[in-house]
Amino acid sequence: MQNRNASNVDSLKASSRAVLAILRATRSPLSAYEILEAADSTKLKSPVQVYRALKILTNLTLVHRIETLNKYVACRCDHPVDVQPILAICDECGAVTEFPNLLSMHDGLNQLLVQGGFINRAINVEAVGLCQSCHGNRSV
Amino acid sequence: MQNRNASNVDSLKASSRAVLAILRATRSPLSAYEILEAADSTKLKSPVQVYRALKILTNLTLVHRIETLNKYVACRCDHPVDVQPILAICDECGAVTEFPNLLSMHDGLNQLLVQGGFINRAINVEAVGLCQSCHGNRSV
DNA sequence: CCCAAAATGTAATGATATAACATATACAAA
DNA sequence: TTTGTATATGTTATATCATTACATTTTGGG
Repeated sequence: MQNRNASNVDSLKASSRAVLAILRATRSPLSAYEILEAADSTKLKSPVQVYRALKILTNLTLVHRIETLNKYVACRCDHPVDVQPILAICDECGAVTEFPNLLSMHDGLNQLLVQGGFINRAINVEAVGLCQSCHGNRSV
Repeated sequence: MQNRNASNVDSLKASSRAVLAILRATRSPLSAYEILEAADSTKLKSPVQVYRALKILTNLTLVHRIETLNKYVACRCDHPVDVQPILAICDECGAVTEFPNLLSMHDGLNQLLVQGGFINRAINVEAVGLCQSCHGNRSV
């Protein structure tokens, strides 16, 4: 089972490293165009460069695409590349929390699909609601 | 717990009924613009009308939005409006299968999120892979 | 060195979705 | 009935997200 490690990052091209650095600097998901705006213009000059870098980074699961927002976040948890985490998106602050500890959940979903005759290749799970700190602040 | 029934459909506006009819006529998800093309041009004339109808229909869960495709399908299963089905999208034929029988799965996901301090409002689960008929055809 | 393949740069375009504002309709209060 | 207000609908323009097409550069084998 493949895993991400420092050498993955070291071997990245400059454009991918630039995109990853920008995403790692924030807890909120960014659109490709927001990444482009945030970038040093000598490194990233056009949308297609950003999208190419995002493709490389998402394949390595160093970055996750948030399908419900059409935005991207740096991965902050440690998980094998073939098990996508659950992404929990806060309605209030926009922060994304990853829930990687779900082999059993993953297996359960997979089993359900198999029972229905569906051969699963990948599962995307996204939740929206209130993150711990936003929920905490409300009840104070 | 609210549920969908015929009266929901009867009370729809003409534009929503038109969009729903188009989606019900196909097993594959359609984009808003594909719906517009398929429509009688006396009923639907611009993207915004389609998007307004889709908003009404998705709120009633008579239609599901496929986040990973930015497309829409008519709901073909019976479920309460507050429990979204798992959507399984076939890589080969594009058909979407709904898996509604997952209160336990839903509860499990919810519990996992709660344990992490996240108060969940909605969960979107989408799987990609091979549907029963496409998988069956391959092994023949 | 030379060639082919892969990567990168650049411009244009395609695809998805919403904003802004005008017009129309419904319906209650005066 | 008229007026006011809220809601719905129509229309145009524009914002937002992503890819295509193609030129140029870089890389690495022979």
